Amino acid sequence: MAAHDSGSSSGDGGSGARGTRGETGLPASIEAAWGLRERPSKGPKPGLSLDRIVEAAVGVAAAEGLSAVSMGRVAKELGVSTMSLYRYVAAKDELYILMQEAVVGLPPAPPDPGTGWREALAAWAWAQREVFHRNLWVLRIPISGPPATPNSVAWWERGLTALEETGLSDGEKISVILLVSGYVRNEALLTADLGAAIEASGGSPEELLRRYATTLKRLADPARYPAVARMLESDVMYEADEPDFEFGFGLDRVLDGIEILIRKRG
Amino acid sequence: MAAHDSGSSSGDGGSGARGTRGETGLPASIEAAWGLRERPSKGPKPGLSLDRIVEAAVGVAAAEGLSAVSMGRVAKELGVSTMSLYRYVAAKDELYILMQEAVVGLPPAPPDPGTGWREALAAWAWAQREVFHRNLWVLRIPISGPPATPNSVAWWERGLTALEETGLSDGEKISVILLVSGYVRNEALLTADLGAAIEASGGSPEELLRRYATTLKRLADPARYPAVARMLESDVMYEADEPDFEFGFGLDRVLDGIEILIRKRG
DNA sequence: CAGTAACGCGTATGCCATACGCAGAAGGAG
DNA sequence: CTCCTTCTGCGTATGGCATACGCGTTACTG
Repeated sequence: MAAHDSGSSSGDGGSGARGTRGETGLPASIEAAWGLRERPSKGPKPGLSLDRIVEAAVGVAAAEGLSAVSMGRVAKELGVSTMSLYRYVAAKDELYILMQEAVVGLPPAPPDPGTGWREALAAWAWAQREVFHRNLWVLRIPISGPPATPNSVAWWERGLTALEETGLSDGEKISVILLVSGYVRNEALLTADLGAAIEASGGSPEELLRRYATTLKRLADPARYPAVARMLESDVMYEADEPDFEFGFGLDRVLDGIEILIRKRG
Repeated sequence: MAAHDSGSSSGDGGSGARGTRGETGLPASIEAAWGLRERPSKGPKPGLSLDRIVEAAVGVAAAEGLSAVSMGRVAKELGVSTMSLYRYVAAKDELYILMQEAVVGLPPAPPDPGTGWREALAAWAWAQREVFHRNLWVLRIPISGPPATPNSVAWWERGLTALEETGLSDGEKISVILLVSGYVRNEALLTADLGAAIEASGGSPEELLRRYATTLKRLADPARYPAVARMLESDVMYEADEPDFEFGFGLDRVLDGIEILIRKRG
């Protein structure tokens, strides 16, 4: 149900955050994130603001997870009615995008000019990871399309800049950025899921791991699953790795692969 | 809210698919997937079956997406009442897991004995990708924990087997498997999101891409985002790559990185 | 000072998952 | 053969959700 550019003739007819205004094709609230959208200065002074709404929503998500973020809950947090939020946001998805934008923020300062691509890209990946780990709920937001908010674009910018001197083609640069940020996102998602499972089980990480292993040992016939069975016998399943180490390990593999490509091009 | 092993003393007290029975700690419906759970042979003959329910749910998901899968919808598909499903499944999440298990199926036949790790791992990745691309809705299922169903374990088995001769440690093998399957999943998720955006916009992929590029060009100040701006000027943004090519490109990078590690160990 | 546009919000609709308990079916125990 | 236990399908109810619609009100613009 895409919002038509109706321009209803009489009366109010609907919420204020509707309509795409033709300029960018983006929802009004997203345009606001880009700094467009001058204040209408016609009706009563708004008692709320997009920023306050987003801040409240982020607070709820940080405290109780994304699933606790409902329009009613956010409104309650602000001491207003549910429907008043729709004067600022056309749909919940928009709120999600703005929450993401708020929490992602600007990327860290660019590296010193002489820094090599690998170091720069690694720093970029670690910074992204840190954002995700600080706000695991962000990973639960369904991705609706390519990034179209200022901070997201800034992160892209930083990633592309890191690859400036590599001699890769434009398409390859995009692919590499996609590969690395995909890796970061996936690792963060995995730890988020694991954390949720731990919290749901109520025990310690080691306890959960042990329980999982014993369950699987009972179910999985070693004849049918020999490699898995051998893995279950080994110690690996009973000591949770340092998560930072795991991340660095995978990242090194990915960067190694990229390095081979870059050397081929250079 | 983990299901306690209550064993309520009198009467019925609740749905039939409840309780963990102490054996595995898994929900009853998942145990059924492992072939446990003999028929009770006491009450009336079940008019339904887990398989039929899962089949119906998969049908709905395939036709209208995962979001169309509700207990009521699946029940309607089967001509039964909503609540009767809860005699077979304790919660919707279980149904999700069973849907995933059904659709993932068994991995393809193992490669010929002499096959190298790289070829085997690549085939494994491509096969996984094919499953995802045939059932994009699977990617919308929230991951609740490590895989504990027969087919999922079978895929793990196949992946670990591919790394048998590599000299990697057990922990490294797990990391590598995680890395590759994460890559596959991420790529599939990206194409699923892109596809959803295209469908939502109603236009062609090229049209969407062009619209996105022009929007961003209008919003992103080239002074602040020079690399992005340059990218938007180039042709890359206006020709959608062959998706298979994109996938292969990233996979090659990942496998290259893994190859370096394996050579170091060998 | 009238008109108009934006404001906050009450109400209503139509989804959703699922708790609870009833009535009837079918096998096992006596 | 009968009764009792257990399991079946399902009607009903609860509490949540996003959001459409329109009312009364506010505050600026002509």
